[in-house]
Amino acid sequence: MAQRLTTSPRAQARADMIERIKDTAREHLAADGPNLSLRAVARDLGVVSSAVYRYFASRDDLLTALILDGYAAMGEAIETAEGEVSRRTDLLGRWLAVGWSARDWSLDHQPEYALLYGSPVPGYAAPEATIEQAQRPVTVAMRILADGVAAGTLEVPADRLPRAVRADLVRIAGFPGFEGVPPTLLARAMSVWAQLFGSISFELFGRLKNGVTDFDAYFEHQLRVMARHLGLT
Amino acid sequence: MAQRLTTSPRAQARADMIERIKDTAREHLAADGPNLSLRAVARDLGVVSSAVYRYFASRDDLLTALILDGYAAMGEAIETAEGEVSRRTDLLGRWLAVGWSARDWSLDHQPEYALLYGSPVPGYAAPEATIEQAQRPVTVAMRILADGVAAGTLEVPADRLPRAVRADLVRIAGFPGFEGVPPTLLARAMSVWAQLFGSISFELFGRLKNGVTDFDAYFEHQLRVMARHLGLT
DNA sequence: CAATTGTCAAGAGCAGTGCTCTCTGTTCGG
DNA sequence: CCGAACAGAGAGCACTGCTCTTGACAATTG
Repeated sequence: MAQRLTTSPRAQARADMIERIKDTAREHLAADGPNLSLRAVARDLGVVSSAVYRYFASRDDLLTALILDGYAAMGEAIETAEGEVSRRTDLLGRWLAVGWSARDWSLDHQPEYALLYGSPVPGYAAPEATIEQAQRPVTVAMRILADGVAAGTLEVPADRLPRAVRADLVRIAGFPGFEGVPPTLLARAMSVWAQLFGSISFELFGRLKNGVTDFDAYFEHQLRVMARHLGLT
Repeated sequence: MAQRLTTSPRAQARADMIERIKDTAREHLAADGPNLSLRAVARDLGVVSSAVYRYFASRDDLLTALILDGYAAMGEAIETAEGEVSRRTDLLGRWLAVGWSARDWSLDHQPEYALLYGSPVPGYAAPEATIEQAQRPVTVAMRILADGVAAGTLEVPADRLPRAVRADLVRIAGFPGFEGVPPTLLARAMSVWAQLFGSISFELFGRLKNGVTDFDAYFEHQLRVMARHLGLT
């Protein structure tokens, strides 16, 4: 039993190989886009294609692993950036840290971003685990709002919400990590979140290319507009 | 010379074939996602694969044609819906028509939406013509704002814009169809546009699935939030 | 009207894909 | 130390986009 827990040499070798496969897969993702070729990955590793199937049951399985890693990496990047804001009462600063780190990570990992937030792969049905991990980034933002509400420094908007919308929001507010965010504020948060990733997608997918030139300034401005909509000063 | 202009039987047959190819390609797009197979399309048409190359130089060319058609179709759907609002001074009504028709079209043409607004195809570089057509839907929204400004019924926001952002916006405001929209309002419009398509993408790509249940009510609410941000009453 | 020219589809073939199956070595663990 | 678990190789299937050559047909011209 103890041996099972301490990684045996074989298990270690296996874990290493899995990591190597994922790494080269990420490289190919960056080079050739989402049309990831298992054979090409195997070739790069000096291994025949069928060998890869010892580690991943299918190409989709490999993609799922990359997606999970992606959400984790992005989530961690955002959590770290947000955690480095020393004045925890500086809600605006914390929000800006979230926004910028989300965009920075996306720009630095464009193919992975496309995998996470782009069009879903055709036959591919996202496993339960992925949609769980997907909430990790947004949770950071929710904590900022909850902190503000708890401290009384963040005004809860008095928006009128239609019945059906309110019912959904009340349920969503019960998700782990979303506690302490009242429905009206949550509604605004979800709007802002759509706007944040809409903006990132527009920029990454080239939809602003023949308009905006100073992307950083434009994004900063957008972030501040969102902040004002959330009531962050 | 006259014969050249009136479609000769051959040119007619050719145009028909092109249309048939695009139609079946759209069907396959709907069934199997963006992994469009030229061979499968040819099979459906009872034709060998190489024959398709008489009409489209490559698979990418066929995709480009579908993308162009997609923007045109979506643009037309939005223009029609917006045009059917009889009280032209009802800016909010016109905006709601734009938003709803954009979402309706997207829901009814999910694979095409993914092609237009999802992650870009890897090796595929969007030709100039596509990014031109891509502005057709947004132009409709701009006209609403310009009409409001011209009539004096829409207040121009007095937002403070950073220098670099303002410079970009002034240039963008000069695009054909964007005339009469002052920079501060344009900034808000672009935010809202990102939010609109962020919301549609979130819904279509399943990112709201384990939260929202009444998608229509949620979207309507979002649209009204956006409208308020634009100053539409 | 006949000949030529342009167009079309077919078929073979190339290089690549995901994936399965069988076979041979190697290495670990009781 | 030996049986079992494991890793990789290789062949093969059905598929993909794309190219090139060949033969048939129709349209336009002399």
